[in-house]
Amino acid sequence: MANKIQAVKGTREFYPEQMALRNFIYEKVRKASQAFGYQEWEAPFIETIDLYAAKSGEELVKKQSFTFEDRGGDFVTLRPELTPSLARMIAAKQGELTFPVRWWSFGPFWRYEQPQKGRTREFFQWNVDMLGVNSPEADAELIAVGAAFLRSVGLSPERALIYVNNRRLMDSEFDALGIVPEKRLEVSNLVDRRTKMEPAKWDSYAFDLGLNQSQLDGLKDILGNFDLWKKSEELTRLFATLEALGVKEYVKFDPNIMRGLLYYTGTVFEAFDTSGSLKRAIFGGGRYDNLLADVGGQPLSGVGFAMGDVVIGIILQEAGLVPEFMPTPAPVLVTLFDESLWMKSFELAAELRTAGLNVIAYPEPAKLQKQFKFADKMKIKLALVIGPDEAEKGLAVIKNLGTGEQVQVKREALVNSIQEALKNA
RNA sequence: GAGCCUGUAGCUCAACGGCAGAGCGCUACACUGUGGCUGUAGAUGUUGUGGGUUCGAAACCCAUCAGGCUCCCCA
Repeated sequence: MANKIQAVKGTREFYPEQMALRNFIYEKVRKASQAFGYQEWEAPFIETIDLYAAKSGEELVKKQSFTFEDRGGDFVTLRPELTPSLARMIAAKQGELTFPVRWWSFGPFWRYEQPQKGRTREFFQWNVDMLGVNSPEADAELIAVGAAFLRSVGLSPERALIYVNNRRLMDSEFDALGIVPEKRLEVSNLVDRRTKMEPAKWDSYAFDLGLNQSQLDGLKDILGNFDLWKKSEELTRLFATLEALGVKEYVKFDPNIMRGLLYYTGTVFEAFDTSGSLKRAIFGGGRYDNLLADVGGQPLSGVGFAMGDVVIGIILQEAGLVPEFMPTPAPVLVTLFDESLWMKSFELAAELRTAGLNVIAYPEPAKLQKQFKFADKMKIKLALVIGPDEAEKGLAVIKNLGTGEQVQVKREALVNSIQEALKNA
């Protein structure tokens, strides 16, 4: 172990079992996206640092992203998020795209952070966005895509919920408390931190920000008022739409949801596991109105969300919702009796593959016992044996490894027999 | 960027200053044309890495790497 070169800190190694989980998530994400007509797309994995510096602030980019100088002396970064790339690509073809644009993507991202449970430096992220429609009904569609995903992986509303709030509603509530617009960001951070801090500390933090006692009391009233959404036309329409879309049971109004991002302007939402060990968000998103203008496009409103693969992967495993891992995609093993019948077995395997079956041929002579043990570990359903007897008579043995039964069949009938046996296996 | 915890066989862990162990897994045999179950036997190792203290270190100290928890951050 001493001289082994280790994987880079925070990177992911996908052994087949983990790869199966990643692909499972990918499949569900693809289905949820496509059910609503979203198109799959992808952006570069490497971008110039300027793309992020413009929006996120240089400090953040330098501290929390993988940034390096390329051979030409340009500073590039492994993408820490997708939205700026999306904004640029949309802006570049703004004149020729058919709006509303509905796009989804699932790819790798990197952030230079301290790895913890649910957080790695390399991760995959599902992004879903709709651009060109600015309405609570469109916001509801995005939430419905997320809810469709949760439902499809077996996370019921008892286990996972999407909490919704609205920035404009909160801003007007802040205004009513006499909190000036310049303080909104700080107060948002304060709200964000409420569940993480002790009440007394939170209070003194609020005073540090310059809030007075009546403003603090008012803020607490707001944050405890789960009927506040009724004052917002946007949220009223949003919830009506969620009901029509059949996902209302997954969504709850929560005035404590703010999201750190500067660019959200209206609806914001975050999904959480309500009973697992992780307190991290499953996915989160919202409406952004100014993103395209920031990269030189015409003003265009959008709504979207993102989900990392790490947190949802842990939740699915803890909830026992990951399908049983199949070690091999081949349900059939052609055993190899001895050296003299080696090529006979390989010919048979090739024949079965031509018929469309996934087949493993044991690669070298070995005791049948060993070959069957291998088949068992790989959870192979059928083992085929061609020994001297079968070879001579033009037969093959099919053994069903689930039931232990085995039959001799003619070579001509083999493909059909296997297909029959696989239906029941 | 800060604090705390952890690192021993392939895996999960024990030994906590005095011979490095167990369970599972692995290999062989029972069963030379057949897996799972059972029984018997066997092999595991630079105790993460580098240094120090000590007659003696897996254990104590320092450094370092990796993982976890918390703070920070969370685009």
